[in-house]
Amino acid sequence: MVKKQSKKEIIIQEAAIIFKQKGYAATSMRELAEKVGMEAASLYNHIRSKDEILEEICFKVANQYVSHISSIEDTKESNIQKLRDLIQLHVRMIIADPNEVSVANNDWKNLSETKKELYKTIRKGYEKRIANLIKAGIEAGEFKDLNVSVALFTLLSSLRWIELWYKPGRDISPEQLENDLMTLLINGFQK
Amino acid sequence: MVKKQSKKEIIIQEAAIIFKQKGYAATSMRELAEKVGMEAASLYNHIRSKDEILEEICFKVANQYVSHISSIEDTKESNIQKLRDLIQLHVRMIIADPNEVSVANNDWKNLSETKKELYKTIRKGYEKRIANLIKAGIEAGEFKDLNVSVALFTLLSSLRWIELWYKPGRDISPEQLENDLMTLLINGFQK
DNA sequence: CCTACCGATCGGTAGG
DNA sequence: CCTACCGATCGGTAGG
Repeated sequence: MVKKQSKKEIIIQEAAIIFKQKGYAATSMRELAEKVGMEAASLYNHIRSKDEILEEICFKVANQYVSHISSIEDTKESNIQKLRDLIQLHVRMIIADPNEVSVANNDWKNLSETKKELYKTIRKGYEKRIANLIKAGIEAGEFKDLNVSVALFTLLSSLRWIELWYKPGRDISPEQLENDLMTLLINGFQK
Repeated sequence: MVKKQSKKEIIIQEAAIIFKQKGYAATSMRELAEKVGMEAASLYNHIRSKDEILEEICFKVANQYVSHISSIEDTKESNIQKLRDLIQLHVRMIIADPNEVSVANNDWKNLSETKKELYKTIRKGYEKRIANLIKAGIEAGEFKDLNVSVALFTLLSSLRWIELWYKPGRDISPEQLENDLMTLLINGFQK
């Protein structure tokens, strides 16, 4: 049962597609309006500004990542298993919403100054929690003795091609994708 | 001995810094002119267009990557060692030119239609050569039996945070950085 | 949701 | 390298 989308949701969804293709700054409201099937001026009956669309996308994605990491932290699993869960989380978030994840990752720079600071704060908080997971794994002797920043950013960065590459038609299933990613990354981390 | 830069080179260098910060589309020629210390109209005595700046940056970077990979392919080393050399190549290219590498990776979408196609062709050719290296490693029994696309893009993607993070003041040297990266990635690949 | 329209800013040119 | 300026396009508003 598909929930009926509001016009605002449709506008944001279409915007995410175009922003991903050409970037936020290079996309005009007239182009977006055409995709949605109305005049540019009419968009403003549903959204307040171009800015607002970007904000909704970026903070929706950021909040989703943050909200899921708590459940990983709270388990009593090994740090290796937590790392597996984290990789799975990222893969599934990207496959569920590739356009919005892509826009958040690439176009957050175009947020207004205050929103940009907020976004960076949220992201740093998220990174900090993963850094702690990595530290715990190193201290427990589960992970190799790596520089934490290098391990952290290599991990997060290594998952970012998926949002640009994966589509349902690929000759690899999400499960296979997760499996190969875990093989590559877990073996890099594990002592 | 530092070679004296032409005004055009200075303009492109400054442009790379601003494009990296705010993106190509969100940067105005007036802003660039101010950084360079002249009026916007005067820029056009040195460059033909805003487009041209982006083209110079993107193709300079692309050609550098391509020109270096031949020397890796031509050695008689193991595929593992070739992979190490490739990681080193990327790290050194990024440290040598973080702004331009970053712009090429993030703003190539803003190239004109024909230049964008050319850029994509060059990049695909580069990726194909690395894919062949990975295939050879798998067939030789040096690498794990991974999906080649997943291995390829995970490798390339995992190196892309460096251009955003690394600066001379970091508490980690380029050598340490290369070392930890190789530990992480080689152990992921190696059988 | 549309027509009509605004002020601001954009990349770029002419002419010196 | 600057002054003066152009046409085009931008995000957005008024009023219905």
